[in-house]
Amino acid sequence: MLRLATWNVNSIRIRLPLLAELSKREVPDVICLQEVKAKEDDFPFDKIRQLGFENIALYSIPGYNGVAILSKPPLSNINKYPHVGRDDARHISAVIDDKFEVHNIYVPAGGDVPDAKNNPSFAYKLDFVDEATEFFSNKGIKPRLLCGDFNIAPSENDVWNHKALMQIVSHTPIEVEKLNRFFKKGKFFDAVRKIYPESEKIYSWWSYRNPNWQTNNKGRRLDHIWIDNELSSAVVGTKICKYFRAKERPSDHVPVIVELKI
DNA sequence: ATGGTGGAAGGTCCA
Repeated sequence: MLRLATWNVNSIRIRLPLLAELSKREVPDVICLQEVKAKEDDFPFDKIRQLGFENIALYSIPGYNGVAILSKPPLSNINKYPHVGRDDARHISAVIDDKFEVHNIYVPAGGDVPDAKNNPSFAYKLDFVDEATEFFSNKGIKPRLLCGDFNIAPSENDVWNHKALMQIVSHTPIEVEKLNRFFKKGKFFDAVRKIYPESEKIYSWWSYRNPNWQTNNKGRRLDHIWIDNELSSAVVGTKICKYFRAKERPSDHVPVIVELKI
């Protein structure tokens, strides 16, 4: 069994108490974090090791972004990948227990205006997805698990209002098209949708700017766990930890967990 | 038509 969690923490230092709770209540073997927002010197290695995650792979820059893989099983072949010519700390991978290659990505959010000509952030996002598509079109040696904050909600039931959100960055047709192409070319399988049917609305993110997020439930599913198609039968469970959004000092994203029988 | 909140090279920038 392998329990893999992905979580955009929006600052690892602020979220340490919740990380401890995730570790205790959900008992993941591996946690992929995005937006750690801490340079290497500020990263709380010791406190995370005390939670049982003795093996840590970190790719970070001061201030923004940053991704990490926290693991109880041993890690090897750690790789950090700058994309679209930027050293932005958005993609790291490691081999877990000599069995799987886990990739953790943080796709650029893309700004507010869904127009690549007038918004460089949006152009960067599209280029990032294109580059990732090429990257993952080539098979690795080990079976691959890919997770992270993709900042795109591809399906109608990945957003609270499909029609309205088609004009909002994260659910525009061009983003959805590119993410679907990424999915197909990489021959991936959506581990979360194996358990939650396509007809069910599920979200992993609720904006900080909506204080009534619980009653309005205007969420989006931005965080994903994709696995190699061959591993599809190994998925035995999935959990979106919505209760984390209601905690004291929450991230705007909640942890997403998959359980694999392998 | 803009703001709302949260977090970070501490001042705006990004989400």
